[in-house]
Amino acid sequence: MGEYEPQRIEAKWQKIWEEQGAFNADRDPVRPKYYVLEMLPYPSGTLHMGHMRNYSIGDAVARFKRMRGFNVLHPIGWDSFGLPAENAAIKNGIPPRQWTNSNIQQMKATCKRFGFSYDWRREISTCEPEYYRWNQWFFLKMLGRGLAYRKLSKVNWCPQCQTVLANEQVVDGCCWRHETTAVEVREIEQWFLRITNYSDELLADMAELKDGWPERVLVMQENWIGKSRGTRVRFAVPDLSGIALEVFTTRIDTIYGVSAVLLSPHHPILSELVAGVPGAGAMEERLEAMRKVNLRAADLATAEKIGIFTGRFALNPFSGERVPIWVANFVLAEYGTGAVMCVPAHDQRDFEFAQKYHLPLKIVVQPLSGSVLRVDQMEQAYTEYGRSVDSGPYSGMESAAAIEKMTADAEAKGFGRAETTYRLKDWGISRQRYWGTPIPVVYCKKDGVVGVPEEQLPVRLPENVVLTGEGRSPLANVPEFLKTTCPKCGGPAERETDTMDTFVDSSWYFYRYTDAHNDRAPYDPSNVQYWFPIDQYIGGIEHAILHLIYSRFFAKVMRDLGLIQHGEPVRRLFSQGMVQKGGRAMSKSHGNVVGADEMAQKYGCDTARMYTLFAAPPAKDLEWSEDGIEGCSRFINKVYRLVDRHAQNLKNVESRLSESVDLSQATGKEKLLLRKAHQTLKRVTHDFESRWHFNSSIALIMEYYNEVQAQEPLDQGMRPEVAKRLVELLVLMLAPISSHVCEELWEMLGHSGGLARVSWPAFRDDLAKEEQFEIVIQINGRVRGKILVEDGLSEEETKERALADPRIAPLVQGRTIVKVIVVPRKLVNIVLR
RNA sequence: GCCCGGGUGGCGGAAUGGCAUACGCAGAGGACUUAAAAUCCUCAGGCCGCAAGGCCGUGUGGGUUCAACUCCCACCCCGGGUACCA
Repeated sequence: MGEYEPQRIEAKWQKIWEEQGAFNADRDPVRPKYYVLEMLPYPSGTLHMGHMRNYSIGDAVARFKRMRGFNVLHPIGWDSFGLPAENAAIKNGIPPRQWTNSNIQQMKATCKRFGFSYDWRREISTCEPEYYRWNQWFFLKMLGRGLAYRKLSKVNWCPQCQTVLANEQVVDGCCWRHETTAVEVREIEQWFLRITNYSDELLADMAELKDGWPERVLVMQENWIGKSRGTRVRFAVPDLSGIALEVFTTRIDTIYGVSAVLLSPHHPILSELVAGVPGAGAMEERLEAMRKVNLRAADLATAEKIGIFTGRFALNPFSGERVPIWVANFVLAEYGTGAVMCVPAHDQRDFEFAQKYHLPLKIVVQPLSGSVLRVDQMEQAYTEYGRSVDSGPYSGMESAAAIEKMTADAEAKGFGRAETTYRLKDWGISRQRYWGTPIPVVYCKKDGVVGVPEEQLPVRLPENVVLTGEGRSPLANVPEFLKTTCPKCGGPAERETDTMDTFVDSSWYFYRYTDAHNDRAPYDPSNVQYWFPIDQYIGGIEHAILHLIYSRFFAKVMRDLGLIQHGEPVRRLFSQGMVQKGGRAMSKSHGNVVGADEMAQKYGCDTARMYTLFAAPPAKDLEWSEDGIEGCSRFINKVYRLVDRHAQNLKNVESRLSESVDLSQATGKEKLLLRKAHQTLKRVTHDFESRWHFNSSIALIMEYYNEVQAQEPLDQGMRPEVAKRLVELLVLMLAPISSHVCEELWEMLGHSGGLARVSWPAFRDDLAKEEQFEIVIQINGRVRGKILVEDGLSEEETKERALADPRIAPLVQGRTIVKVIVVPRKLVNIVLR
């Protein structure tokens, strides 16, 4: 009799897997491919249970799919450029590369300690020149196509990080990494990628993702792109010749209801507009105060509307009406034209604004049906489509038609035009940082901005750079990097000293896995052709916008470069819930990590992995607690002892697939357990295939075990080959989850060659079928009894037996049966009056 | 504000409109042991009752239905997202 020794077993099988190259995946013309991927980690130094949950889900799926006969690609790598390495260097004087690589070493050891079934030959690290040269290569391709460009632009500057932030890295006006540090605005020459060229396509192609991606991710991306069709209309300012205000509206049909023109407090024309107006000085002060207010997103929507009358008027180009020009705090400078028309009757914000400042309310759209709107009865704006009224020649038209006609007329008369606006902005990728991909460009006095020729790639990041964390890009202080010659004229030139946003690295890394060591191209397209798209991508919801929209953009650029044929890299996406500790996402920066190594040491990785799957459904957030992990540990122990108990007797027994069991010869005990086994198999298979409720799968397998346990001794009243198969089924169903111990148990049962070559057991309907059912008898919906009936009993007969039941009959006696509902195999409900 | 999740025992959680609380944790009792650990068995939503049994019970209030954790309406609370986008 042996003892379950997780540490010994886990080390043993990890070694065997490695020696066998058990998880190496190569192109295979026979088996169907399956590409399953977890988002690559940043090498912060510690893999915690949040990571482990992500990888445990992915690994269970990878192993299951292998057992289902797929050629599974399951790779891992390191997102190894980025700020923390540089900060560590500034703080402790350790070179970023050294810090990063030692972290990778540690985390890789932890990964191996958990036995994830990765093809380690394909490991990548984005900070290596072998990888980042292809970032530079892609950049140059985009430069050549005008998709990368430089512009002087306002940027978000975090005074803490001392660097530029992407729009996406600004959260509620503060830095995403320093939640209390307000972001400042600066103007610098920056490199941008023209993601907006793909706005429409990024939006349209979401239709392809509808079945495989979580709804909320698609909604978030849709909002992020923020497409809006409308009309740009010019309002002349009669007192100031040469000045006109342009507004953007999606409801040009309401323009006869305009009560004012509203400007953003940041509108560039403001100072010109208010110059010369009495009280301009005081007004400027109030405007400045309005500009300074910085609200959190949640408060924005409920914030009080504040306006300042400019003293100027504008002319409604349709009606000729003179309307006041106001500045309003709720008008956004960055969106549309920074100015809107105020239509109190048909926009809720305008309604509230008009009420406060007593601007007139004019109804110009009436509902197509229902009660007619009246000015003195309106309590909120009517924002639906309807029929135009009091709108000059457009009165009587339905809204959609009015919008079309009025836009066309505005265009014809030269004071407006149709316009589609987007919220999505081009992607600023310049970072004034050291630890990133150098942007492969030189500046020559004679030739200007020159891309580094492809054959000179990679532009290597110089080592041994002293990092201080001050101001500009550290690379500007490295003369041997900075000074170079112009590739065109050979004259003296300087290199670009900014590096790329690390989101560039992660925008295409999953293509590199298909051909990780190619030194002539980012990848061989034929490899991508074979492995793509990614069948299943698994990661945190926090990447719903940034990473996942940038990767989609990169795929489209690659397609336009002729490198790939598809436009969408990810077929199915799964967003697992966060692992939290103390109510916050587990992360090193929050200082609340539970180390994965510690768990493996304490319980073994099979237990730790099972527990991360058992503690909650994968999509749900999980507050980490060790309470309960003992249960998984105990369960694995029990399974081990069960197998151990019977291994001697069973290991030489010819393994009879349950698929070939002859039911007619089966004993009662055999039937009972085969039934339970196949009922479990059916549901567990379904969970793996589509539902991913691994917590329920594990519970079901536990139930199955309990049933087997209850039927001990298994060597009585049961043929050995059936007993063996029943135990095997238990092991096989657990194999994707707690793989090491299952390998060991499989071996103990007399098998060689490992589980990697074993197929997932086939489900057999006739074995799972119940012969008898317990029927619940209800009276008026309350349970009053139970009877056992054989399958196939007619409804009529079931009803008879229910009514005849000795517990039921007296209750029914003397009362009127209104009706009897019979649900086959489930219940009988007798409705009495 | 709006959008998306969610609210079930002491805890994590389970349940295609059909026995609410599976599975596990923690707990109580028992067996084994000199003892402890481990293991095994039993109990376990609340209230009333010696018991048989009854009543109540899935955030709150309504509704649909023979039957509602599940569907519909209104509301409360928690979490996440967010764009006052004209």
